[in-house]
Amino acid sequence: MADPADRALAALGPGRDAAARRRHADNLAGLLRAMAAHGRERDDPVRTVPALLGDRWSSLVMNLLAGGMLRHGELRRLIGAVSSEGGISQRMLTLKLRLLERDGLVARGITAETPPRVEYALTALGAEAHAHYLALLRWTEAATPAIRAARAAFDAGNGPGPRAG
Amino acid sequence: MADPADRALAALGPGRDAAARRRHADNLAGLLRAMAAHGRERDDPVRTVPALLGDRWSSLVMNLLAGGMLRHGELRRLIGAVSSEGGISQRMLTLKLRLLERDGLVARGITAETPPRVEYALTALGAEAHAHYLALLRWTEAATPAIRAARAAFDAGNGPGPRAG
DNA sequence: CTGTATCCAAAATGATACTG
DNA sequence: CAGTATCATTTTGGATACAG
Repeated sequence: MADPADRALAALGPGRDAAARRRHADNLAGLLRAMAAHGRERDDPVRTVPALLGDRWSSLVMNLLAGGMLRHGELRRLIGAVSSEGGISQRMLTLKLRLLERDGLVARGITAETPPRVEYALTALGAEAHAHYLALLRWTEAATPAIRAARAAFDAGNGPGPRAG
Repeated sequence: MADPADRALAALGPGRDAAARRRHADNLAGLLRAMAAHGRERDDPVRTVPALLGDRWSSLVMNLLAGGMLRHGELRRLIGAVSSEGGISQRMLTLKLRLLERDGLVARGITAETPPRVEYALTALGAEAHAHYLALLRWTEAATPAIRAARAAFDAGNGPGPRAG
């Protein structure tokens, strides 16, 4: 009764049958083990990496770098040309590139030419992360009709207010 | 020369060789085709679904619902017990549940008992989305040592300021 | 060209009080 | 118990000016 999963399980209402409680107990145990294994801090990779896929620019940056190394200005212009929702600000691009670089997903290098050029490229780790993004994207593309249908149904029948099921 | 990929390609600097330009052209063509196929709007599924995995609560909610249906209050208490970074506010939980419900990833139902109980459960679509989250999570867990090492290296050697490569 | 600093706007989240 | 409304706070993103 002293272990965390049991304590968490106390959050369940009394209306649960034994099978449901067991299912939730297993699920909670897994969650708590995962939380204990890697940190719960805000900047832990298990939080920041999924966040990359959700933020406005990181996945697009990785997408463009998947085509080969690019300079800061090239990235900025390409994003402006592709995103069609207003380009990225110089500040944000620098910020996102730093974050990606810090996590080892993007590499920054200066060529030996004159004048020197600052180039960004995906690392092997970054390519793997990007592959996961592409997998999710493909699923989402396939699921989009179903999602749109769900939205239409929700917006039609279930307005605001306390709905009666 | 009038097609969008060619126009976007103009963002590339003059220093690119033919092979690099071809690679980027292919990459850009794919991106632009995808952008044209589904919308670029902020609430398009291809944007909101990846955002779900990145926001602070949605994936956790799906994770808990993966253990079986749960009530609003149960979810709230379980999140408080598991998240250990402060629980979710009632408002945010309602908001996130509505969003998930609207996209057809979570189903809301009222049981026929007395008193009636409002229950939330993962839909088949939601279970698929959650599976993608788990896949990404597993990869991130495996990659965490590499990411931590990259962060340590970055924080050590490359301070702020114009770094000399 | 790359990058930083500063200030500002918008969005996400939380706290609290309230309704049915 | 489920849900809404309102307000404060935090986070994220953008505009602009500036430095090397």
